[in-house]
Amino acid sequence: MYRNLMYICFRKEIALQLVMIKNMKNSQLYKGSLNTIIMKLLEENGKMYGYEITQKVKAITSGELNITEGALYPALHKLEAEGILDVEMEKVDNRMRKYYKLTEKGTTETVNRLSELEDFIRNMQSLVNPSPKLEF
Amino acid sequence: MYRNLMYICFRKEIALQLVMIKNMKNSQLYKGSLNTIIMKLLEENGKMYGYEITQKVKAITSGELNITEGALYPALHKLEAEGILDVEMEKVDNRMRKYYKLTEKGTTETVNRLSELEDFIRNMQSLVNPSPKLEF
DNA sequence: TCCTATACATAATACTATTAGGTATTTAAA
DNA sequence: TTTAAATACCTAATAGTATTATGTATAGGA
Repeated sequence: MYRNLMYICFRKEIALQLVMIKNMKNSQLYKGSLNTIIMKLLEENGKMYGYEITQKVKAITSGELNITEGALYPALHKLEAEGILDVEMEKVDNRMRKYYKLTEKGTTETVNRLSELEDFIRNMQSLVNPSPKLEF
Repeated sequence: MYRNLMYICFRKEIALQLVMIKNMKNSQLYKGSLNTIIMKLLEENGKMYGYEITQKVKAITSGELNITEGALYPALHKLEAEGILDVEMEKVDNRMRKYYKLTEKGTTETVNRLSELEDFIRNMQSLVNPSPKLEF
């Protein structure tokens, strides 16, 4: 019964597509949180390069959140233009890397963003879980 | 010293504007969560009308989240077009109200959305708070 | 050899939300 | 009593972000 489906699924292209669908399922909710994620990771790790950020996020969220490059790079450029990030080029293994780190302004701004994120999460939990069960 | 500022602030228009600024601070993060919020509120309250939803959200979030009408009404119309919501007109005090409620499909879909929201919140907390303090 | 992974980037498109209007009734305040 | 605010719906122009689909280029494994 499911042989044909199994066979089809094992074909690389379709398997990859299934992985994409799985990972993309809740992308809508992540809209607007990219900058906060980038800034928090940089606050924690000092300096990071773009590709590293995508991999780190994927690892932390067990593959559930995949930052697309089309979103990441423009976001990094914009944060740099706003004076939130500083950039520093480095050549590793003949490949170019652009390391980003928080400026002083960026560090201050990160504190604000994180407190906003806490408010956001608290509010969303209030909306979704209106009568929290108290546990003793 | 602050007399002039106080005077200015007590002028209605500017006072209102200051409230707006306070409430708008973290709007970026809420992008993408509107549909989930609407669906959850309807799941909980059976049926609601648009204006009621904005007031309910404002109340639950202590005024921190104000759903704009330009976002709410198009969202409701779209959910209706997708078969997630049913609509029912009612005239109260000579004013028209459009009550929305979840369809069967909408109820099923709400379960999915809420589990996606839980994943989202969990992932965001992992990103922001990488080493959670265990409390016993 | 060819595909995957690494590492950057951008252009076209889609989607969502904000801003800023509009209509109309009821109620509270000045 | 006139005015403003609250209630209740709506949409169009604009802004902003993300997805999708490309492109370039090097390194390494099947």
